[in-house]
Amino acid sequence: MVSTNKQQKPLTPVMEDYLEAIFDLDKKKRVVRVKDIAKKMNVKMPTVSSMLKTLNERGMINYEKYEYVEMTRSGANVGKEMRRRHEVLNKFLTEILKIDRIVADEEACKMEHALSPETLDSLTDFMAFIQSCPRTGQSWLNYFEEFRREGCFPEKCQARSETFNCEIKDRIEGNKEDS
Amino acid sequence: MVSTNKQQKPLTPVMEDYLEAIFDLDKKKRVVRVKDIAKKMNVKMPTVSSMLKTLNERGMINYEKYEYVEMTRSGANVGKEMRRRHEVLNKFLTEILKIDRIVADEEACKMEHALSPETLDSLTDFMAFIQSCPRTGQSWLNYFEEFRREGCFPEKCQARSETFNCEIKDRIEGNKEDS
DNA sequence: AATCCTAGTTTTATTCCTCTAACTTAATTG
DNA sequence: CAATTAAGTTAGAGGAATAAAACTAGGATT
Repeated sequence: MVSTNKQQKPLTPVMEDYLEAIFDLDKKKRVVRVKDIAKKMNVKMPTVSSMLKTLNERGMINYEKYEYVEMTRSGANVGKEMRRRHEVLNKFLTEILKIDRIVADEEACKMEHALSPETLDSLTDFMAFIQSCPRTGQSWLNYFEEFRREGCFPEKCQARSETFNCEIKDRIEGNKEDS
Repeated sequence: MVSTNKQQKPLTPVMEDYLEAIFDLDKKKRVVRVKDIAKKMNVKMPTVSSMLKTLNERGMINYEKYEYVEMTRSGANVGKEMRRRHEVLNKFLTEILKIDRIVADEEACKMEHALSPETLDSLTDFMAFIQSCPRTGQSWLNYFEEFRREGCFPEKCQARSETFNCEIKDRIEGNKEDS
């Protein structure tokens, strides 16, 4: 056992969220205060107080009461990793799926805890591939948007193909049942 | 107030998981028993007992103790919706990102609670588009796999383009830092 | 210095989900 | 049918995350 952390227990998703928040505030502000964390996390100050105690015990931060919050090496690593996941998901949701910015942010925040590094890497590569592959790129994404709006393939795209039409989309939609 | 449910409070993610599990068991087996739910959810029987009490109060199931579990209309709707989300995510993770089946299932299970119907629809459409657009389809997905394995564009694909090469991928990879 | 305000803490309580231990009901089987 | 086993319940407790209320520390302001 040469490990730094006192606890072998995994961090909870909520703890990960706090570390991400603290990491963000650390980048942006000179000092990180309880009040700022409370605001960012949408909780009251006592909640932050007790969480800081927990994160302190877990070796994620160095915190003496009434002082400013400082992240340890491993705490910062967690925060940074969550940030990275958040950003990848956000990019996918907004740039590929064209989800509204606000909604995308909320969903990224919840999904980031579920994602394995493996999946994250794959998703990153996938986006790179879409954006750089000669077959796809931005024009293809634009066609996708049109496809969604119109409910079937755009004319230009359809003209290229002898075999595809709206049937496919219809077949998929047919699987959904109305409530 | 003409609504069926006694509670206005939203269901918790855990409740949604139970409803999905019960929904699945209902499809597969003749009757749904506490023991089966416990096994599927990876919890002990008393946990199931108390959750069934809760779901009963919320009008999601009809449950008399020692009897079999029956879903109400709205409980079944929730279960089915969770199932649908699970399947869409699973399909995306396995068929597009080529994530291992077991891992994909775990991640889908956690992500399904975070997904809005809006995002789900968009993702569904996106997969339909990939699979049916003449530019992409299966051959493009195969190129993506090769792209991941090789770390750059496959020969055949590269030949088509004068402008793209491994630079793009390299640039993206360069953003990651090693731990 | 006495007062006041703001940030932070402590204490206490609640909700949700889980478990163990002890008990009860239902089913099986000699 | 009586005994045994399996399935289910109740009671009690604990951890995680939250908040309201009451208290405290420390600067700012007259």
